[in-house]
Amino acid sequence: VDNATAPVAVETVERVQAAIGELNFSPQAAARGLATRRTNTIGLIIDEIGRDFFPPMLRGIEAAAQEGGFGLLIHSTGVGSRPPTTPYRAVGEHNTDGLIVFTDGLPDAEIIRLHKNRFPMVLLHRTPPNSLSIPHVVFANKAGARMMVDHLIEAHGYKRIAFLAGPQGNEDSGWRELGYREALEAHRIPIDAALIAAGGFDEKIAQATVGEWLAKGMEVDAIFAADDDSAFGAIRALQQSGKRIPEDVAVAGFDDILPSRYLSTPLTTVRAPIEEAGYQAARTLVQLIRSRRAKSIELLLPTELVIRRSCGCNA
Amino acid sequence: VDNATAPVAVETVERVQAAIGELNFSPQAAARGLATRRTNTIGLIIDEIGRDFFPPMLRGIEAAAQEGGFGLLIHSTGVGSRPPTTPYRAVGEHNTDGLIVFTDGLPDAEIIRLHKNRFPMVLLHRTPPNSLSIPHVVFANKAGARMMVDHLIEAHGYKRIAFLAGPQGNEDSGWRELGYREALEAHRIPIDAALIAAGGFDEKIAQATVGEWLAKGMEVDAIFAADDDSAFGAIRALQQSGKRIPEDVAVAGFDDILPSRYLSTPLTTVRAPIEEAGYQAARTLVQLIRSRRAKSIELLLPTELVIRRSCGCNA
DNA sequence: TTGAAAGCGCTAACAG
DNA sequence: CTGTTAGCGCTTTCAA
Repeated sequence: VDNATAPVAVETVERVQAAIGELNFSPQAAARGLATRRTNTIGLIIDEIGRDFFPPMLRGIEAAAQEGGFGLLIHSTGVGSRPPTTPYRAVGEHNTDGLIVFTDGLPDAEIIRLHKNRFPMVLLHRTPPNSLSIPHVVFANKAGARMMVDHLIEAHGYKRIAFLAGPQGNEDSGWRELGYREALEAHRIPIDAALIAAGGFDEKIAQATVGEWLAKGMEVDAIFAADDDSAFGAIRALQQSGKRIPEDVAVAGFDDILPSRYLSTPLTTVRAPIEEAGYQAARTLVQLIRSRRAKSIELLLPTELVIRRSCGCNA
Repeated sequence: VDNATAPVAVETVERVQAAIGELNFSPQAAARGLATRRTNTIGLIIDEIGRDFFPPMLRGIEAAAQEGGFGLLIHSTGVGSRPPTTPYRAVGEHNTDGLIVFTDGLPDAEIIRLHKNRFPMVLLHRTPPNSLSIPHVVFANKAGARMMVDHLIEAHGYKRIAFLAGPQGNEDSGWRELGYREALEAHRIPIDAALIAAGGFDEKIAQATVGEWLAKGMEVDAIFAADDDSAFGAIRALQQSGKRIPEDVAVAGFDDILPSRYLSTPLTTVRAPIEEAGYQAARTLVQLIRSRRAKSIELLLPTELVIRRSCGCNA
């Protein structure tokens, strides 16, 4: 970060540098911010700090922010937060030069308001409300789910495939469910509503759901969970009922978080480039702040099938 | 965040609030910061964004920051960062009202410099250099390790107990090793230097180390890893050599991160209150910023033995 | 090319 | 108790 407005005598530069070192000087961000109307900080708004998903995402964001010379201000609006003092306003407009909004970290109305004010913003793992042209980065969720369910059907001949959905209204989960449905339809397998239930992107919730299925004797060939965490829950419920994986019931997930490969029966899943998504989001935001315009509105990052043992393959 | 310098007519308040809503006004942090010389932001400096340890820690820090009305600026100095442009200066003095320094996120010299400038700072999981009186929060590492090794010896009769140390110079690891040594001495078991090696707080490193031990036929009753991640590595290496846990070799860890209880052989470990430590650090920092003085310099958080199966107990 | 001066938007200290 | 003013530390503009 160099001012370098004009050429200066070398000697002058040296004297100034020496003085800086001696006096232990560093410019005051507030004053600079007031004068330039830029804070050199980007904000990340997230609903909740997750366990396995969050660290790689943050790594990616941090890397791009640092590369761009920006600081990173984090604000989590999660349950248990303080009263409704419009908390995100603090991290919004006048505190940062732009915002990364993770999934449902911000209400639609607030996103719309910020966009109307032309405030730089990139959405991560969600699309803009009202089809506004706000840059966003998302996974190829539908394609990934489609590949997975195709595999379950074609390679293993499973017919009764259950789907453990994510939280209500979650977009990632919605697309994954659509891929699941399309795969079944493409193979002329009727969709059984009883085979679709809530997994909540959460191990405990998924475990409870699958536990109920088992209790009422539901027959399933395979369970496709909307994310790896809920796949873990499914596995746990299955094991508690003495079912073997994949011999009795196959299981597949989505995300490929780190623990997945280390399960006693390694999890077949769809790999999502979590860190890359964070990196691209922050990179896009930095460009947006600098040039006031984004190269592209939607960044759709590819997903990849990761075949391990839990689906019935030996690999 | 209310100005409330003086009582005002209710009607006036309402009109102002209405105007704020309509004009979509929010105060500009930079100007306020310049005038008040406070940023209402605290900084977290961390060397690397870890996988299982980081999220709970951040949750705790965020909670306390929000409670105190502070924003949170995160800066990770990790490998792969940009050139040495004294990067932390940016997150330091003039950008934040105070800093939480996680382990080795900042060089000693920089900590000393900041402390000389009377800059509010709390150290997390390290003690101050030169015994400066900088508030810090740490785990009861030595006590926890001592309890664990005592258990290994007294409950199971293990004699040849190996220790997988953390990274060079890491304080947590140092204390844990001391607890290990004291437990052996207390039971008159000679310390064998060959039984102490690097685990690096890292699964891969630990796996390699234990792999070498096994390759050269070293005999061990139990392995006490300085953290759970390295315990996982030990387990992996043991399994690859066909050793059973705990029948052939017992394993114990430290931290009790989430995956530990879910291993096929659940891990016996020492529980460290990770989130609580983050919370207390941020809380202390907020108090320090507000009152310019801390209630206490050292916050030593208790650790607790968590007995599961990997040590040889049935629990 | 360099130096002086104005002003960013807010708060604090003041006078009315 | 209310309204006015000076000034926080930088950048930018303009004059010398």
